[in-house]
Formats: sequence, structure tokens, C-alpha cells
Amino acid sequence: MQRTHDCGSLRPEHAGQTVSLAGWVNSYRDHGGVIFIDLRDRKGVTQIVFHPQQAEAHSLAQTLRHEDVIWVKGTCLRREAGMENPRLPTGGIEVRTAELKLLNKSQTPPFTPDEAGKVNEERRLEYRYIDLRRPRMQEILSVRHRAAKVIRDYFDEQGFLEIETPFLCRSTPEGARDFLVPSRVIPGSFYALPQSPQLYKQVLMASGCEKYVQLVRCFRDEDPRADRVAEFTQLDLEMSFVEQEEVMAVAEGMARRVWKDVLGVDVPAIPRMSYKDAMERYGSDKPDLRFGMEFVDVSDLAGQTDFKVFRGALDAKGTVRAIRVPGGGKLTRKQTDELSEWIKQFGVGGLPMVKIEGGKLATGVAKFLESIKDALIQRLGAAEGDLIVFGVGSPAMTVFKALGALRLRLAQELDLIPAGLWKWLWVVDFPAMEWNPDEKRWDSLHHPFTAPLDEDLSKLEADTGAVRSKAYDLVLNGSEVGGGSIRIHSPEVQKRVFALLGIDEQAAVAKFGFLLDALKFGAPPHGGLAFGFDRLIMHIVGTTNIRDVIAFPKTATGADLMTAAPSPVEEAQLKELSLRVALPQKPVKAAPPA
RNA sequence: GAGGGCGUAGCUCAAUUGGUUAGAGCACUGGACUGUCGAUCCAGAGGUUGCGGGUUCGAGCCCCGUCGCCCUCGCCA
Repeated sequence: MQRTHDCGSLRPEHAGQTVSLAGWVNSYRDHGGVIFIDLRDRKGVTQIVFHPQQAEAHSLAQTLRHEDVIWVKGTCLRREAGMENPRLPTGGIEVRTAELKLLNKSQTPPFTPDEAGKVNEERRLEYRYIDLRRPRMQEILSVRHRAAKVIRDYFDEQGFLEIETPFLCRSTPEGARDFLVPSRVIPGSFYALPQSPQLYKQVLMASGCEKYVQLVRCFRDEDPRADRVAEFTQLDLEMSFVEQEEVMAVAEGMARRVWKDVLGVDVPAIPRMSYKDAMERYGSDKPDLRFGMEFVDVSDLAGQTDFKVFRGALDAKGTVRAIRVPGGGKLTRKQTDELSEWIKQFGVGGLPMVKIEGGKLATGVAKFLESIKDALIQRLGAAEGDLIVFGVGSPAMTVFKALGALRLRLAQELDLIPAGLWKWLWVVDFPAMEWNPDEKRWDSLHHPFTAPLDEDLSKLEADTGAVRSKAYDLVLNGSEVGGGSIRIHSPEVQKRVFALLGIDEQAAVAKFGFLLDALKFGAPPHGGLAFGFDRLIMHIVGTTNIRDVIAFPKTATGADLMTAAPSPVEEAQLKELSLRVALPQKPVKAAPPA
């Protein structure tokens, strides 16, 4: 089938040429005599005109409806003055048809690509092939492709090898819940789909590959968020004979290259912030630096008041932190009550607050703060019309996290986040381990193979919580787009870390003996990083919904609404796998009283 | 596992305090129309109000359960 052009390329300079196009009927306007069709393909929309003189084509054109697939041949004509459509790149021309072929009649579609932007996501996912016909979705797919290409070119130039790692892996109990795949050949045994190629890429370093990279699908059977799904794509990399700075430099170079080549935006040198600073100043290990609203420690001032809420938190070795909310004074009582209720889910008791009105503290807990009023206003730099909110409680980390969530919510609702900014940040010096009060043991913050900082090695056992690691996260506009670490390559240090994590030697050998073996036989020092590829694309195309950047995404329950996966399987399939399904019995509910 | 929101025609939505035959726009069908580009005009068809139960003289609306989708907490080394 001959196509001389696509639907986005004809311009007045093509006038007079015989052209042929193919695509979908985006809309039709039948005037009884002349008929107009807006023909759409991946590249754009072109107006096709049918005149009654071409009787055969014209009568067929009368039957055309939304999403019919057609081929046309005709003459490209410059539109007469006043009849151009400035909203179409091809609006200066139209194609007067001599010949029309109906390639495939469409049933009436549940919605048209034009409408898809307004249709429920559920419906869009069910008819994804119609949704994806939208120019916007085509653009996203195209950007995703280009970003992947740029990334591969970049790493190729840097001497990396793209090496595939297995999808059918050994299950490890650490980390996220695994998706399991039963083995037919070994009944009762299971593979796990990879949460990331972490262990394999370390083994690749022991294998002498030196520089590994992979765009790879990862699977985590955990509940989703707006920017998180069970099945996602990582840009995974690992390097031998490197320290933290070299890995960060390579990753930063990639970000710079992608932003430059795809968006035409320069990424400046990316600043650093310690985990401790990030938590204490922004209540997040991925602070959004596009706006201020930093936390201010006002524990000392709070201690001078008689306010029981403040005193109680301080007596419990907690903290009192304040945020100045610019223009927050306009929030109504109803709105502030709602915030106060909402913040309780983060483990603090409520949200004391005051407004600045007429140079004075007003409403809320103002009466308790009279004695510290001037110091408070001065320290926060508060101005007329501002709101000051207090994070109060213990431990301090709980307060930080609650205020961190509040800071984001208020900034969004009060429209304090400037558009068009790219605020990159490296968060470094993460704690190596975190005390898990429920299990009464230390947990890795990153993973058990993360190397502690050399200067903290000596206090590994004595002051475990204070040990920092060679881990680094790359944050963009408050979202974690990448993270990695230098790995432990010394069996000695690895043994000490496992001991602290409560993983005895036997368990360690059982879980990842192959990696420990690999480290024993001459593994080079190595480290790496993984980018959330979907999230990078989200930032580039400007969406907050990760499903927008995935061609065939799954829903919150892991369902594919188009294919209706997951689904029950034939009894014979289960039998072959030596599996039996044991659904939980539904509890019998007592009949309601009459 | 928990909380919140949503579910009415193919699509997007409306429906007064629980009250007549559940409406509108778009799409669809038929007709008119030779320059539109959200074409216009006339006419028509289209409903298990997600599903199941209950309360009531009467339920789209109230109650219980259930299914699906979205957001959040937990979870995500």
C-alpha cells in the first residue's frame, strides 16, 4: 500500500502534488455535497475533501464514521484565503480525493481518541488501543523510546555492556514480597520474578564485566501508589573499581544527557544533602526543593510556654518544629480542622497552629504563645496573612515525617510550587541500618550489601544506629528517581553486617550463598545505581500518573483491564504444577437482628 | 491489612427531603444541507441506576453485604 506522506507533513509547498495517505477517520463533516474528513495517523491530522464529482469516492465517504481505517489518493491543494485552519500544522492545505479505499470499518467505538482525555481511566485501560491512538499518548510512547535510546547511547559511549539477567530467579525473603512462579519439573519449588537484578549485577562484577547496564523489568508484589506499580522498569547499572563519586558522576551525566537531548534542558551540577538534613529540614528523604517551607526548630521557645501539648512532647524527648505557610491565613476553620484530623494518620496528635493577623498571633493556640510571640515571628520570618503550624510529638522522626507530608500537601493546595522548575538533589549519608521496634532487630535501610562509610566501620557494633553507608539517592522535584550504593566486597565486613541484621551464617549461605561465594573468589570493589525509568519519563512528559507512561499498565489490584489478567486457570494446569488452590472460607455472618 | 472518594444511556454528567414515565450534551440511526474544521438543522432509538439483600405505600437516593476503579496510611531490602 503506497503512502507518499504521513498526516502531519503536508504543507502549502506540496500544493499540486498527487499524494496518498492512510489512517483513521478522526471526524467527518458531511455537507450533503462536499464532505470533509479529518484523517489521523501517528504524525498528525490532515483534512480530506470529497466532492460529488468523484461519485464513487464521495458515496463511500458518506458512510465513513469515527475510527474507520481508510486510504486516500488525491491532490494536495493550498486552501483558499480565509479557509486555513491555524490550529492544525497541516491547516494550510487539504487533500482533494480522487480515490478512497475503506481498509477496515470500525464498530462505533466506546469513546474516540479525541474524547479519551476526559474518559474514566478504567475505560481507557479496558480499550487501551483506542486510548493509545491519542496524540498525547503517542507522544509519551515516543519520548519513552527516545529516552531509552539516548540512555543506551550514553552508556555505550561510557564503555558499559548491556547484559540480560534472569527473570526466573531464586526467591529471597528480604525486601518486597515476591511474585512466584511454580516449577513444573520440581514440584513444590518456585521461582521468583526479580525485584531488581541486584545480586546478578554484583555477580557480573565478580565476573569481570566491569561496567554493566540494563533497562530491565522489575516486579514487586506490594500495593501501589500514584508513582509506583507492581511491574516497572529500571535503568540498572553497576561498576567495578569505583567509589561513590564515580558512580554518582556517571548517573548525573546520564540525567544531564537525557534532559538535554530529549527536553533541551541543561541540568546544572546537582547539589548534595545529608539524609539527616533532609529529614530535619524537610521531613523527607526525598525533599522537594522547588519551594521553601523549611522546618524551624522552636523546641527552646516552646519550652518557655505553659502549653501542655508542647511541654508533653518535650518531656518525652520529642520536638516542636514550626513551618511558616505563606498566605496560609486564608485557610478556613473547616480546612484547618481537616488538616489537623488528616495529620493524625502520621502518628502525631494534632496540628497546633496560629495565624498572623494585624501583626499579632490570632486564633488557634495563640493564647498559649503570647510570651514567645516576637521571638517566634522573628525566627520564622512570618508576615501578615501567614499561617504557622507546629509539628509536636515524639520521637522527633515521627514529627519530621508528619510535617513533611503536611508541607507537601499545603504547598500543593496553596499553589506554592512553581511550574517549570527542575530541582535535582543527591541525598547522601544514609544510615546503614534502622532499628525495627516490632521485630526488635536492625534492618538495612538500603540493602544488606551496602558498604558502611569507612570512618564509621569501627562503631558498627557499638553504635549501630549512627553508622552511615555509602548509599545515595537521586531526587528530582521531590521524587526519588534513582538510588544506589557502593557494595561490601569484603567477606569480613559482610559477615559483621549479617550478624547485626540477625542473619546467621547458615541463613546467609542458604539465601545468597552464590553471591558470598562470588565475593570470595576475587570480587573487585564495586557499586552501582538504579533509576526508576518510568519515573524519569513521568517527569519528562509531566504526569503524576505512572500508568500514563506505560503502554499496558496494571491497576491497583494488579489487574490488566484489557486482557482481564490475572485469571483462574484450568484444573489440568494446576495439576501439572502439583498445585491446589485453597481459597479462604468466607466467615458466616450472623443474621442481623429482626 | 486500614481509611477516604467514585460507580446512573456507548461516553461525560444531572435527577429537590425518599415521590409522576430517570433527563441533558456528545456518540449512534434516519433525513436535510456544496466550504466545514466541536459543522449546522429536523426526527429517532438508546437504561437490570455495578451486583445481591433489606427498610418503606414508594429507593438512583436510606441500611447491610459484595465487586470494580482512584487516592492515602501500612508495605515498597
